[in-house]
Amino acid sequence: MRKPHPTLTPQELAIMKIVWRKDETTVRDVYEALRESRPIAYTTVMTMMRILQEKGYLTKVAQEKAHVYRPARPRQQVVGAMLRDFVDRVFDGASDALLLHLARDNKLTPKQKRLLTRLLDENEEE
Amino acid sequence: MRKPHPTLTPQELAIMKIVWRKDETTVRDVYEALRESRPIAYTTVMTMMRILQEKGYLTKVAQEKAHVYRPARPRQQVVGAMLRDFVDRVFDGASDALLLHLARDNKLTPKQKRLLTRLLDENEEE
DNA sequence: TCAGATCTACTAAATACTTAGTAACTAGCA
DNA sequence: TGCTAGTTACTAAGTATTTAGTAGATCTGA
Repeated sequence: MRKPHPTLTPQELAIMKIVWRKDETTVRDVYEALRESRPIAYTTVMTMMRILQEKGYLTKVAQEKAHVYRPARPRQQVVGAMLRDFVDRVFDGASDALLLHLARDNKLTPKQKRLLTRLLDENEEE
Repeated sequence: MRKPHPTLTPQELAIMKIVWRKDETTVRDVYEALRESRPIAYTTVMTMMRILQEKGYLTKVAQEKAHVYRPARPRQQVVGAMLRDFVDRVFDGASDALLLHLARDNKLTPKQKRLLTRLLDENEEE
């Protein structure tokens, strides 16, 4: 059993996103979904899914044909943990700093940007 | 020359954060700053700073005593790129989804949360 | 039945990231 | 002068992540 990692690695996340979308999948399902964007071997997907299962992100049930995998944790929870890790690592835990970046250079509407700015201003007042 | 990586790795970021804070540093400066939080070898810091220089994140100037390093790119720019990469990778580019997470489970004040929620609501109306 | 397709467990290995050792050079000082 | 501390370039290697091959089991259809 692998030591549980706080966040998903990029490739692990790519697979989990597919599993969360379909909720119930086989290796083949994921393999084909990944193939749409890049070349990858079937056994590579297998290995990754085994690791995800060992890490506690997937549950595996042996079926007649292929094993069926399901997410062991909800997307919200896992992605939330990743976000927290990112904010801690990059912004030293300051969500404000992250919001400031979003307010500046991302694809928000002007109205959204105004609201965000106001939100940040109000924070400074306190 | 290493192939330039789109974002900084965790340890590279830890070093860059120190360099950005001091603006002008030596290996020793960074070494001592890192030491405050964890044990690390002087030469490890050297290696990382050499890599960061090769990747174009640091400029190096040979001085009388120790070489002086300066950030080659502003913090805003680099951190902004990391944020974009994260949003793309985790939220498929949807900043909204990120904001929703922040509105829910982060350390914002209730007032900020209300504003964020309103911001997201307004987006849905459009 | 049995050949081909599919699937699995196990294993191997490439790549990326992180850590650190060694040898050599230099400045300052006893 | 020659020792010591500090520095550097170069090199080695450990750990994490990603990719994929092999052998064998099982299922399916001719």
